[in-house]
Amino acid sequence: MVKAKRILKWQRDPEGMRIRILEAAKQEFATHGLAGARVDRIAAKAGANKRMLYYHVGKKDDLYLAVLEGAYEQIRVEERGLDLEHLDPPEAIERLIGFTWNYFIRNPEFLALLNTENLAKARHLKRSTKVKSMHSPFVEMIRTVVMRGVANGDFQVAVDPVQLYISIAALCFFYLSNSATLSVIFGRDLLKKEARDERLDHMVALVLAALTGKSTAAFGNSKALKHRAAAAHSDA
Amino acid sequence: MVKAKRILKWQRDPEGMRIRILEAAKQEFATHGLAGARVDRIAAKAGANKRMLYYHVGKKDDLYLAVLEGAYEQIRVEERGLDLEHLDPPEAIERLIGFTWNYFIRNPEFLALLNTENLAKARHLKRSTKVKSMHSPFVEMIRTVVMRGVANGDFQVAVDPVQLYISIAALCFFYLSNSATLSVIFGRDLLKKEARDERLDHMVALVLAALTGKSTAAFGNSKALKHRAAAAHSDA
DNA sequence: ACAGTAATTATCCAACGGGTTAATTTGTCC
DNA sequence: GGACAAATTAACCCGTTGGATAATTACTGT
Repeated sequence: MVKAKRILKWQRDPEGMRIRILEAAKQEFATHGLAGARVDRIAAKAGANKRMLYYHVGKKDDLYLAVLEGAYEQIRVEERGLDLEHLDPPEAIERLIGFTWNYFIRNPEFLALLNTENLAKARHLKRSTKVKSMHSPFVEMIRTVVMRGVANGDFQVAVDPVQLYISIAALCFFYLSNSATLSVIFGRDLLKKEARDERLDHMVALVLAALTGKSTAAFGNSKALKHRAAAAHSDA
Repeated sequence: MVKAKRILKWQRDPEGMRIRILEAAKQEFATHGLAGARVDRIAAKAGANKRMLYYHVGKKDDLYLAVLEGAYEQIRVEERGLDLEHLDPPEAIERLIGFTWNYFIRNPEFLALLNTENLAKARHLKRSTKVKSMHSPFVEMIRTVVMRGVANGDFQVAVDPVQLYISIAALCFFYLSNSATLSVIFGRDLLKKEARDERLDHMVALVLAALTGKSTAAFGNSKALKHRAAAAHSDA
């Protein structure tokens, strides 16, 4: 598939162009939503003529769906890279939360795209066989982790993996997706480093406390709590 | 303020008109977002001439801000109606979650409006002294409930009330706001009664397990769990 | 009854925005 | 070196949309 037949000067580069268009479109849709996105702006950002969008991808809606599918594709790929099998159940859960958290922080457009798609009542997603076939490996990962945890006594009870998956996503997603309004309401910047670290501590502590029945220090000593080892939370 | 000076036939009713406009605008903005909303559609839905919007409220942006402020106002009012003082701490938390959950279910436009505002990076909210002055009573409520719980031994640790507030909102908000995409991903309707009841059970169990250190039945017996007393969850 | 004001309607318009048509350029293959 | 297709550009089209102007109607106090 390596199209570098001749690495020489090529004014023309279809695949490169397509990628630039989709990247520009992703930014545009993430920033302005579907209705707020401007086709001309996407073209400009991609350094392309407007006609190119229609030539390489399709109309605005097709463009949007392509972006959405790409976004799901990307997270699924990264999710698959996370192996929790060899970790202690509590560590596995912590890692799972850490990954989700950091992925959302690294890919804010993903959050925006999901919100946009939900505003559209998943109209496009429903038509996408592609996305529907991309199952998240997390649900199965969680199931085995929870079962192991229950078996070895780390966890008190067997939670429904789907519910837990949604809950972990929820804790991360909402905080980041709504950080703008929440920051105004609480009168402080929820995105600054310390606030983010504190949030991650809280989420991990909350979920682990629920699973193990044992509260960790971070969960309790709120407010006057230490962010010491917080830096250790990076994803795979 | 009762403007019913003469209850007789009035073709004209400014305040009623304003209310109809704001209600129509709320639906429109919630359904289509800020950019997707159409001024003409709002007028039509309100049974008004388009000019009336500008006369009674202002331009599109003003209209949107007015709707947003109204939405915050409404939830704050209902929040204040919830008194948790006389309840056992665990019951108080359960009630808090139940209220949040049911409020979001009863007011789906609120979720959509918040998402829209966050897409706009809270641009409008920042300019609204009105909303900034409307503090949620929940943070203080949670603080005292948690302190009581710790004091009487119900709770193991003192969580940061702000974090807990955000977490509870997150668990409810994300599930409902993203139900469209999640339903597609999981291939089942997350909004049907049984699914909603199961979700509420899970959220209550998760948070209470974390706070008390004792897992409840509902948290453990996932999937094959009973929705028996689920009907009891109605808000204040 | 009438003047004055508040509320409402009818109509218009310029800018915008998605999408298209048709011409032009660039590379490829013989 | 020219034919053919792929890629790119320039220019245009036309329905939509937020907003404005100005005329009209209903209510109020006198």
